[in-house]
Amino acid sequence: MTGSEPAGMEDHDQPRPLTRRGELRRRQILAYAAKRFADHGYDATPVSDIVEGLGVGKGVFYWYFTSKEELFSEILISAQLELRQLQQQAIAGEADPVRRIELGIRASCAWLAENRHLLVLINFAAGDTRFAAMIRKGEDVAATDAARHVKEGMAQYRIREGDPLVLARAILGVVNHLTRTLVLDQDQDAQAVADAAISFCFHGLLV
Amino acid sequence: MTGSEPAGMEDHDQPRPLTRRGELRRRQILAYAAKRFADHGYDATPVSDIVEGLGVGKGVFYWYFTSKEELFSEILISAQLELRQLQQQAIAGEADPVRRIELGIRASCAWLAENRHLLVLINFAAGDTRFAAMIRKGEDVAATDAARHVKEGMAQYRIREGDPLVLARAILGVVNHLTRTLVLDQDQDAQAVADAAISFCFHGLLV
Amino acid sequence: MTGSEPAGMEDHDQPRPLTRRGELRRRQILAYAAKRFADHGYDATPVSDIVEGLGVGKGVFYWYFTSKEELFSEILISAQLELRQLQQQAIAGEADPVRRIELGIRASCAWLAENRHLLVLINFAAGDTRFAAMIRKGEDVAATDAARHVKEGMAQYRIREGDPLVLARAILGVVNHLTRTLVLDQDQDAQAVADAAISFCFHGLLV
Amino acid sequence: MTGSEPAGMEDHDQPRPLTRRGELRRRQILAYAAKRFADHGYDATPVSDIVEGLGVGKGVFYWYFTSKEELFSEILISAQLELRQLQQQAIAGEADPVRRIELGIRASCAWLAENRHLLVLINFAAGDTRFAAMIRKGEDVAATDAARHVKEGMAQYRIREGDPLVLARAILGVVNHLTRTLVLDQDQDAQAVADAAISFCFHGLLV
DNA sequence: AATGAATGAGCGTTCATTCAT
DNA sequence: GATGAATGAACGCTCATTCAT
Repeated sequence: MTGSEPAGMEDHDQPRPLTRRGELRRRQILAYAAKRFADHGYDATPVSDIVEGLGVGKGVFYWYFTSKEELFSEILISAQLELRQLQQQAIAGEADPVRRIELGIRASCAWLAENRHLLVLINFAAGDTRFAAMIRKGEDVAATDAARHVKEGMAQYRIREGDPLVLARAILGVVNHLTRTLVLDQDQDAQAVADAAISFCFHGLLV
Repeated sequence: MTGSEPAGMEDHDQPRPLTRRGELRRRQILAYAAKRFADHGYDATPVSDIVEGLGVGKGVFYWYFTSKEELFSEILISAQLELRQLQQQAIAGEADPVRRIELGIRASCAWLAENRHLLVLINFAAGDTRFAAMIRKGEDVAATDAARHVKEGMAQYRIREGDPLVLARAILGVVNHLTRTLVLDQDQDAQAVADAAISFCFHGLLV
Repeated sequence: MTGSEPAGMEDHDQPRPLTRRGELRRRQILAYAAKRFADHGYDATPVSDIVEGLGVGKGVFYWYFTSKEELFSEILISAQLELRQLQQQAIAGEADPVRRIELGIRASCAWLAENRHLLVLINFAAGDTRFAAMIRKGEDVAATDAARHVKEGMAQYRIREGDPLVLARAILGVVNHLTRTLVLDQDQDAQAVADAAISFCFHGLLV
Repeated sequence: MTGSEPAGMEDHDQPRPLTRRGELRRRQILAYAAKRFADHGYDATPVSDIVEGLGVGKGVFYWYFTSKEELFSEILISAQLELRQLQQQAIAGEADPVRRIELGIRASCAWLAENRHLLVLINFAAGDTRFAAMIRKGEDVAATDAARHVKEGMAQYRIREGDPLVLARAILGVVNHLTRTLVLDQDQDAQAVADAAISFCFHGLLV
């Protein structure tokens, strides 16, 4: 024993510390890969396409990410995080729970319309064996967030009785579906879609 | 559809005429593949797994299907067709448009709960570049179907004014999402989920 | 459930049943790969070299073997088995234990001289992290085989007292080393090497 | 060897002149790499593992060594050198050739038991296409060393007639094999193994 | 109709080595 | 002396599809 071996301990692969240049590269890869995945599909986008598109060698990719799957997971996680933060900003300081629901829906529609490629990826991931769990987790968080407002609304007798989590999920279903079909497929205006979603969620179909 | 010419002249993918035994084989493959695709994922299920699982040679597969993609498309199409037929049966003879909507939702929830593996496949296909178009088409049909009832309800002043197609899609969003999260992920009772979906779609959140 | 799914049970990957043609291919691959591994080294021989050398596609290799490592293991195991069977043939019917040791040594030297490429592979495997265990197991068997004769010789007061297993291993050490250095490296006659090994093992250095 | 010219004119791999600190670094790398190679295997140990284990950058490695292969060669050479020097110390001043053989065997067993990781590396190298020649060279030296004592013993009529080099190699075979199987694999006592080796080499099996 | 062997393009990943800073 | 980002050839392996039998 020389006494100069490293600090022992199993290496819990902490994210490699990066220089400023490295941090930029990393983000560049994340951004470019997200776009390509959205355009061509995750499986139909080889790592080689990504690095060639960026004009770098293949090793670069594996310097910053341990696998293609990890890269995609990071894209998904940061997308979900970003959306949630936007929602929280949107409702910050709003006391009325019903109004908070409305603002949350508006924020979601706006963000999804601005980040269509991420919407595509989330939709893909939700149906894929490898990534579904990650999306479910994000949806659970979103549902829990919304359920809080619903519960408050019930306490104020402004929202109909019912399981808050189920109602929250119904809202998410409306927003997701309308955004996907109307904004993504039919290119409709995000504002108008948000209006429709809010109207439906608040009053339902019946007169 | 013509169906059973003696021998195709131009081979414009007329389905190969099959003996009774052949027809059974074909359905057997469709059924087994659907289950495996749902359990392991479409891409993660090689053709070899399917034929080995059935105890037959690879040639069998390509005798009945021209490609793995075609097989999956057939599964999707027949699933969508089956669901639609069930819905039409469920509402057959019902004059009240609002009640037709309710019955349609109930039929959908029941069928999806009975055919979870197909629900899984539809969810996958909806997010996959190769199959999304096919799912969109099915959704458009379903939305158009539902929109008809909505429009009638409006004519009777029982359903709030609005774009019937948008409202129809909102309904689909609720049903899809609740079925996926509550029935598939949380194994809740299909009836209860249908009740929740109907209640939300009819009255919305607010008191 | 259709009732026609396969027999359930986890698949304990039994070796794929092969046709006569397949059996021939398999042996062809084993033989060719053994030679190439011996000539160029295991790691320095890509699977692509093997299949190109045989003039077949890459898939052929993976039709018959699940991995390059498995192929190599099979080569090692069958080599060890073959050597052991030859030894057993050589001593079959010989009552004298000392003579059995002699015949075993002669058989080993002869086989190793005839199968130099396998000797090379065994020597490689003995020092490689991935395969060492397999070689150790074979050596243990060989040592146990030889120890039986040693023990019998002791019972007849013809072999000096001592731990039979240790003595057996010493014999193996002499045979292996002399074969490797004299037969393999210096191309000496297998018979002469066997004579030297026997003389050393029986009488040692001292007068 | 020249050693410390101001600046090499033809760069015929004169070892780069190092500061005292540089010399330490170099040895640190050699020591750490030897351990890792022994634990994980030469090929399974990337240069990156070595430098990360030492907490330095990749450049450091290539400052001190021109390649991974060169590093490993140096480890092997210095190991062989060290063992030989120990043997020479052990027999220094001993007039009796038979006793010199005994002392050489004892020294070898002791050193190998103390430096198991180097024993592992030597065993690996002996079977690897890239390094076998280097090991052969070391074995030739060792055999020649030992053969000198054997020849002297013969001249004194204390060692049986025979080719001294062959007998020397037989001794090496016994020592190597017993050390590997008994000391390395079974963790037996080095002294006892040396005793067994000496007894076998001196008297053989027969009474 | 059916088998199972064969094809071969393509993918994710590794890693020795180089080099700008 | 030292860093860490970058290169790119090479590898093991997969699998949709074809085809001789």
